Amino acid sequence: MQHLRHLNPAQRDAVLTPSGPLLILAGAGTGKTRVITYRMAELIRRGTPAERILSVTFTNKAAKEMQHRTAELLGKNVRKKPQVSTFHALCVRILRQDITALGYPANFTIFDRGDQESAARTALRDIRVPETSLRPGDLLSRISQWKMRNQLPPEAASSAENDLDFLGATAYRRYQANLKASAAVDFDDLLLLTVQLFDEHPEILARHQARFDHVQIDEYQDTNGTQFEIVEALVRPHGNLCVVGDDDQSIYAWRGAELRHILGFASTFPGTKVIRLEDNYRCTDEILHLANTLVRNNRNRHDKQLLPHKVGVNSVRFAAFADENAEAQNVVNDINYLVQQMNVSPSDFAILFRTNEQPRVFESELRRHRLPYIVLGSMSFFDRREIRDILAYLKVLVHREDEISLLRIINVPARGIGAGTVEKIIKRAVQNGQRFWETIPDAAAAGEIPKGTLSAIQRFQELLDRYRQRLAASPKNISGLVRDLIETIDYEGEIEKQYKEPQQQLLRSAMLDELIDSIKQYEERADEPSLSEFLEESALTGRDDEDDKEEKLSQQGIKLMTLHSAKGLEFPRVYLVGLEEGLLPHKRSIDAPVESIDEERRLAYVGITRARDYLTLSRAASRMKWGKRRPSIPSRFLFEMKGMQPQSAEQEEVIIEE
DNA sequence: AAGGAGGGTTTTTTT
DNA sequence: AACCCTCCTT
Repeated sequence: MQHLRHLNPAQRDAVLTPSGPLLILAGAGTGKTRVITYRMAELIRRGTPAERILSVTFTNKAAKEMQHRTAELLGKNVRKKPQVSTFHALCVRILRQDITALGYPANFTIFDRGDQESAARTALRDIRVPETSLRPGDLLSRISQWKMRNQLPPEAASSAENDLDFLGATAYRRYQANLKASAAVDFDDLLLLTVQLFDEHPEILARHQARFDHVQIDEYQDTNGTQFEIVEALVRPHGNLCVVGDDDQSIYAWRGAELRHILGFASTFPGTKVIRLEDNYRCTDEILHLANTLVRNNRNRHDKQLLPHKVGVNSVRFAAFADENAEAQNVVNDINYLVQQMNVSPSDFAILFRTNEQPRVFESELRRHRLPYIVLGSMSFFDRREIRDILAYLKVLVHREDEISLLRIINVPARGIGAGTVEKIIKRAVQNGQRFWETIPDAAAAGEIPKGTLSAIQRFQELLDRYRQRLAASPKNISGLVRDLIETIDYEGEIEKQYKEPQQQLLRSAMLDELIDSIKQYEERADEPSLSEFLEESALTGRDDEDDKEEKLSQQGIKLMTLHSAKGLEFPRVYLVGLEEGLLPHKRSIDAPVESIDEERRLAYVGITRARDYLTLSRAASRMKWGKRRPSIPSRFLFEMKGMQPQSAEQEEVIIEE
């Protein structure tokens, strides 16, 4: 019990409650990650085999960290690694085993966000809905909401309240059918299909229930309906479920997260023991006071009293600048001064923002000062057109049925298969209920395909076959295959055509090198490298965090990230920027129902409580938007925070004109 | 079919 | 400002 001595009584209580339903209500900075890690280690120490405990975290990064720290706590006592995974990774493992029971092939593809968008576009086109009446993005979010409520297309159609909903439900059906035909599942399907599997096949559920004696879930406030159902099903036999969360930090409602799961946990699971962690060891009293003042404006929450354990002097600053450039310059100057003159480590700093468009200015300022920085969680890498194109090739190689990816690359780089022909083939395929490739002979016979195009199609098919054979012959040499593929299709030539500026060209082909690098890293890391596993990994993690390299880098740089990706992290010095109406709270939430503002407020709360010692809240008086400069109004949250300390806030505010 | 010009649209957050 | 779509010319 030596290791528990620096826990407070509440924390120790949480760690030492081994069974039954347990709800740990843990405010920001109360060490909840530590508690849940210790708890897992303690369970193992008391004799539960590591592999019989399932810990679910919110991100892959958190999973890795927890696995690492548990192993550290246990020392050499345990051979098996503790099971830690995200919901999505957990579901992938379950589905790879058992999805055939639902009529999907076991080697299904996982569609990432970009694939989903193409699929949505295709579905709309198939049912002849113009994108002007329903955008693919809007369709996707509707579909996601339906799926998170476990509603299938027919139900969705019958519960539709207006024409647009009905249209959406029809498109949903088409989208789902297309995905299934492509042997593909999207992110929500991973969860939804697992729920369906458990519902329809009790014997399969029983098998998975039998694998675990204990289940723990971190960040429980962000659980959505399907995730809840999966957990509830898994712990049904024993009720050994421990959840940790903070209702004030729920920031994923738009992804289906529902506060009622954490607020109603004790009534859902009778006999729940509730433990509150209210000692904040992270923030100074000033920072914590500011956060509490702000979040108190929310109504639907557990009122809690977070106790500070640190005293700060002038640890909070407010600043306003003329525009976003001045904001970036001043923030970076400030950091630069502290790094250069006061010897503060760059890794002490984080710049937090609401939207992904904001960091650009900061990046260029940081580069100008030659300060090391890292942009976290920007999905920029796998989101780049080049990367997506090549990945689409790879997906087509592995999954012949994946027509979404096929259509993306069938004429990229241009090879004489024009849009007109492709459209004709698709139309025919949809009419006859055939697959794309099956339709081609018919379409050719009907004279729909010009001779030149037909031979181009044949050449393309031969290319794919050649690479498929090669993949079958040497499945482990993925990086070599990709390099040759890029060469064969002359993607470099495509880049030169597409981008006129040499700098752009260089940048874009560097992306290709990076892709090959990340594949090489995967090859080294994996026990049994395979292209399909690489694709699965890159879909699930978005980007491939090269473990050590990235970690080392992240130790010595200034971190830039969105408020969403800052969840669960902490930094000695935080700059929360862009506190303006329309940005934080975001315009879309201002236009939406009132509760959305509460979520934006929680987002601001999360941002504030990331700061250990110093916090700077800044805004710009004007901002470029859509190529035009527009005035920005200070965020309502600033007034809410200052409501408690107006005079000091006013005094500290400085407007710096350019 | 390809490439370029011009016009319209866009920015929430992510496993 | 950056991107995508459409239309036009080659």
